[in-house]
Formats: sequence, structure tokens, C-alpha cells
Amino acid sequence: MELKHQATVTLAEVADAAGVGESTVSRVLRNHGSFSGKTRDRVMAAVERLGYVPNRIAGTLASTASRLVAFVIPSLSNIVFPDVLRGASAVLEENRYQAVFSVTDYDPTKEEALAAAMLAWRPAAVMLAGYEHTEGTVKMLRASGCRIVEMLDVDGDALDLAVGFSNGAAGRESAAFLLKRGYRRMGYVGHDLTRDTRAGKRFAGFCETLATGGAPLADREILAGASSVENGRLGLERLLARTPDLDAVYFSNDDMALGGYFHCLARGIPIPGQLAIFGYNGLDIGRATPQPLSTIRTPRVATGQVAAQLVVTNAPPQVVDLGFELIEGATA
Amino acid sequence: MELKHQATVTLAEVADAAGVGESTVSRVLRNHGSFSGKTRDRVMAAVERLGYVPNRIAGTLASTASRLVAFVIPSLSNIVFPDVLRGASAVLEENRYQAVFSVTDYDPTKEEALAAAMLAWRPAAVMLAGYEHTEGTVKMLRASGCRIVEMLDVDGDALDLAVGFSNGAAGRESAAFLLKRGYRRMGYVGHDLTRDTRAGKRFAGFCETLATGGAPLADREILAGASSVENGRLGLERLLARTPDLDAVYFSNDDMALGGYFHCLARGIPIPGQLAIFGYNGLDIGRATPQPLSTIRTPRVATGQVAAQLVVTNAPPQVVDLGFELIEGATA
DNA sequence: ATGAAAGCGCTAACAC
DNA sequence: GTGTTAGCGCTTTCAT
Repeated sequence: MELKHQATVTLAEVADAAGVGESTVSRVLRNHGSFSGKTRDRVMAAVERLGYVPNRIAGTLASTASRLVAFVIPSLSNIVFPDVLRGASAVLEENRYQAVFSVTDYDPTKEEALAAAMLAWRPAAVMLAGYEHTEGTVKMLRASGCRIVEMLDVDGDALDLAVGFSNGAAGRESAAFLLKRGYRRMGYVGHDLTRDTRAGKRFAGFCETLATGGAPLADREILAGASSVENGRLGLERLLARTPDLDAVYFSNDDMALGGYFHCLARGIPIPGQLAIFGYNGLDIGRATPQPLSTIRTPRVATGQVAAQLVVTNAPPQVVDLGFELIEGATA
Repeated sequence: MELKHQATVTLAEVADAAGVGESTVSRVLRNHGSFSGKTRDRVMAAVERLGYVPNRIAGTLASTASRLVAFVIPSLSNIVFPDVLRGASAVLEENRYQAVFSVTDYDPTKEEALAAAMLAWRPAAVMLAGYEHTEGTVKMLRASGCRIVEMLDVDGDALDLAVGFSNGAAGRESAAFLLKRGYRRMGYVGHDLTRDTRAGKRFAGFCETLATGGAPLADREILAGASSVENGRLGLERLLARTPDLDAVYFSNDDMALGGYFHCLARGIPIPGQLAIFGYNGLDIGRATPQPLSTIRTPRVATGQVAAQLVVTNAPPQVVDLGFELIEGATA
């Protein structure tokens, strides 16, 4: 059986081959409108025979109804975002939407440029992380008329849709937990907070509750660059060198916390006897370490799922707080 | 200043506002063809004033030259694929290409369906993992006329372009290293190999060299489902319960190996004195553990970068072997 | 240097 | 139930 390996087959050719009109082919293919069973069979046979693949570029242009969903995310190194994409793409695929993405490296200016590039594809929705966008981004997004979903945070004013959880509350709850456990001299190890504003909100919440509880933060070590296990390890080493008598350390996320945990293992520092460790994210790996990591588990995959669901159902503007779960673990 | 918040501005409206023809606006915007500086200024002013965002759907249809690149990847949970995407998206963004993706869950049938859906967007290229595709996928891809890039493996017959490294060689080299270190009674802990065929190739290469070296694989534990730290831990526990006298264990990847490592830490099994551990991938976390993980580092980000580069430069069909690097570490 | 006009491949009225 | 036709918003000859 020969296939056309060259020029692409068009709907018009299928129509000719099936001996029907173009719109009939279109109806059959989209299973929309009415047509007889016999016609459908003739069309499908022609489609099969010619190896026809519909052109959604043309279809989208003609219908002015896009099924592209644009993700403008800060990073792909931090597992948080692949998790969100994973949740979203499952829902989108089921609904015949297509995911498009680009990566901002936590740079709001780059976010603006990439959002602009995305809008040129006339997506049904633009999915972003958090609320901190440039004025230009906001203006552009608003003017575009497409749905906007701000993910992974609910502490702010949503442009349209928002799905996630409160980072401030996560920080406060972490602090409350450590206070309740009796820790009084606490430190913080984090990564670049000016870029990762959600980590900044957690830190602010953490400090706030600590201060209220009468045990203000004793010391902090903030490393330049992205979060990583190595940076967590290095950060804890530096922090302890400066302030050796800390009894607990809060990390900007689980990657960082694991680094701290490894540092303690390597140095023989008893956990949590001498030093408690608390993270954020609830990564699976934290459950398999010799001592399960004390942390807060965030619904990352669910955030993506719900975000996608809201878009495909064209839900009214709203903020969905998915909450989070504190995992006691064994390191605090 | 008022902006049009409603109907989208078209190129024709910009042309009117600037008092020039549509084609002139098009030339200016794409900086292609000739036009006077004065005309350019007039056009740009109109673009600015109206808040015009070009419609790439229409542009792509008109030019029949797509700048979409489609990724059909097995998973987003396994950090390998986000890494590849990260490398690729950086290069694509620089070249004004747009990345589109969908996730197959390691299912070739789903891969076929998703590839078909992708082709409907008329991408410039389709990027896949490995060589194992259904007949239908291959036929469809070939007929599409777009570039095809098979990533993360070079052991097979490339459809068009291929970028990666040899999984078979990685398995063999791992075995050779362990043999050279003097281990003679080795086991394997892996995840579902029928789905992750690249892991299967590593395992096959590993066994081959072990047999040749006169120390055939002593035992294996293969877990259903995806790789994970928890599965690695569980797998090693089971393996040792059955065959306690192993002196080294090869894992299907670093996630699994870390699970094994944690198991040993928890049980107080001396590493590598009593048991050596060897992984695959060279994840950053493996360098921050109390003992650096012995593993093979793979160029995942580079794979994405090179794959994208080949596509944007429209390189001739070829296979690019990026190689890998054995990391001695301290666990073997 | 610039404009007019003919598509790109499809969808969506609107007739029949 | 089915065909005809007019766009969707651009790019691209081809004149001028």
C-alpha cells in the first residue's frame, strides 16, 4: 500500500476523494452537525486511504477558538513545575487541548517577553506562577482576553483564576509546629528570595510566627542562586559555623533541607536531638530517607489538574485554595 | 492612556492606522524586505498605540513554515525529561521557536495517539525518547515530512536525527568498573523494563559484561511501576532478604540507587565495605549525600540543547553521540 | 520602497 | 443531510 510521502493532504482532497463537499468532511471529522452513516464511512475511508492529518493551525484560525494552553513557568529544575505540568497535561490531553510552555528563570522581565510571545499563539489560557508580574505583563494579559491562571499561591489579588495554597500560611504553620515541639533557637537556610517570591512569603510567615511566639529567628543564611541539595548542605554548614547553638533550622524547600540533613549525617550531628530540620514541598524522596523528613506537603500535581480543569470548563473567575498538609516526619 | 481591551487588533488595522499597506506592516514587523526608516517608525508607532500582537497562527498558516517544536516524552516525574526540555527550550526560545509537549507515560500506543495529535499542529520537528515506537508512529512521522529527533539513546536505527548516548555502553561500563573494583557477586534492582526500554538496554549491557567477566549476575529484583527512591529502597531490601551475600548492586537509575543507599544507612550496612552501590544519571543530589554516589553522569540538558540546535539549523540527518561520564563516587 | 491581491487549510453560516 | 461560499489574519508574489 502506497502512502503519500510528500505534499500534505488537505481536507479538500479528502472531500474530492470521498465525493462529498468540504464541509461534510469537516463535520464528520469533528463529529459535529449531521451526516449519514454512509457518508461518514466514505469520508473515513478516504481519510484512511490518503493518510490525512487535519491541520489544526488552519482549523484554529478559521474557528478563532484556540485549544492551546500556554505555560510560562519559572524553572524546570525545581520539580515543582514539572509536577504542575504533569497534572495539567493529563487533563488537557483528555480534553484535546495542547500544552505549550516556556521558562522564565524566575526573571519577571523575561516572563513579560515570553508571555508576549505566547499570546501571539492566541492561547485559550496563560498559566503563570504566582502573582508577581511586571506591569507590562499584567496589561498585556488583561488586554489579550484569554484566561489567566496564577498557580501555586493564593496570597494576592488574582487577575482571573488562581489555584494553589498559601505560602504565608505554610511558613506560619511550620513555625508553629516547631514552637510547639519546644524549639526556641531557630535558624533559616534559603535560596535567592527576590526571585522566588513564594519562598520569600514562606520565610516572612515563618519569622512572623516565631516573633509572635517569643522566639524570634536567631540567624539566617541565604545563598545566591537556585535551591539545590548542595546549597542546602553548604548553607547549613555556614549557618552552624556562625551560630552553633541552634536547635532547629527551617529550609526554603525540601531540596535545601535534604542538603542540611546530609550535612548532619556526614558530621554525625544527631537529628533531631541536637538539631531539628524542617523543609517544604513534601517530595517523595523525603519519605525514603533513613529518617522521614519533617515538611509540608503541597498539592503540586493537583494544582496543575485543577488549573487545567478550570480552563477547559471555562469556569468563572475564582481563587481555589487547595491547602497543604504538614508531615511530622522524624527530623523535627 | 486607553487600550483596546476587547476585540483583537489585526495587522490590517495597524496598516490603516499607519497609513500604509498590509504587506509593509508585515515586512517591518518581521524586519524582512525593504522599507524606509520613516515608514518603520510610523508602523511601530501604530503597533504601540493599538497594542497590536501578531497572530502567529495566521502567520504560520500563511507561510506554511512552522516554528513549533513538539516534544512527545514518556514522563515528567523522571527528572531526565524536564532536564532535556530545559536544554531544548533555552535554545528554542533564543531562536523564536515555541515548544509544545505531551506525556506518554511510557506507553507506545499513547505515544502514537499523541504524536498524531502533535502532527496536526504542523510542527517543524517532533522530539521523542528513544527508538521504540509503534509501526503506526513511524509511518505517520515519516509521512509528515517534519524533522524527527530521537533523544537519549544512540543504540538503534535513527529515523532522521538522533541525539544522546549509548545505554548499552553505559551498562557495560558500569559492570566493567565494578569488576575492576573486585566485586564478584552482584545484583540488580530495577523498575519496569518493558516500558523504560533504555533502562532495559543498560541492564542487558551490564549483564553481558558481567558474564564475560566470569561473574554473572547473582540476583535481580525488578519492581513494577516507575522508578522512585522508595522503590529502590524496597527493591534492595527484598533483594538482600533473598541473597544476603551480594557485594555490589547496580540500580536502574540514581533515584533507585538513592533508595538503596538510604536502606543501607538505615540498617547500618557499611558502604561500600559490605555492599557497593552504583546508579545511573549523575543527579546533583548524588554529589551531596554523605558519600557521593558512584554513577554515570548523562548529558541530559546537552541532549536537549543539541537536539534543538539541529532542528533550528535544519541539519542533515545524523546521529550525535554525546557520551557519558563515569563518576567514581564513594559508594563503590 | 510599497501596495494589491491571491492564497495558506480550515470552519461556519447559509442555502438547498 | 449536504454543498457553496465567505472569511479567519497573515505572508508572499508580482506589479509599480
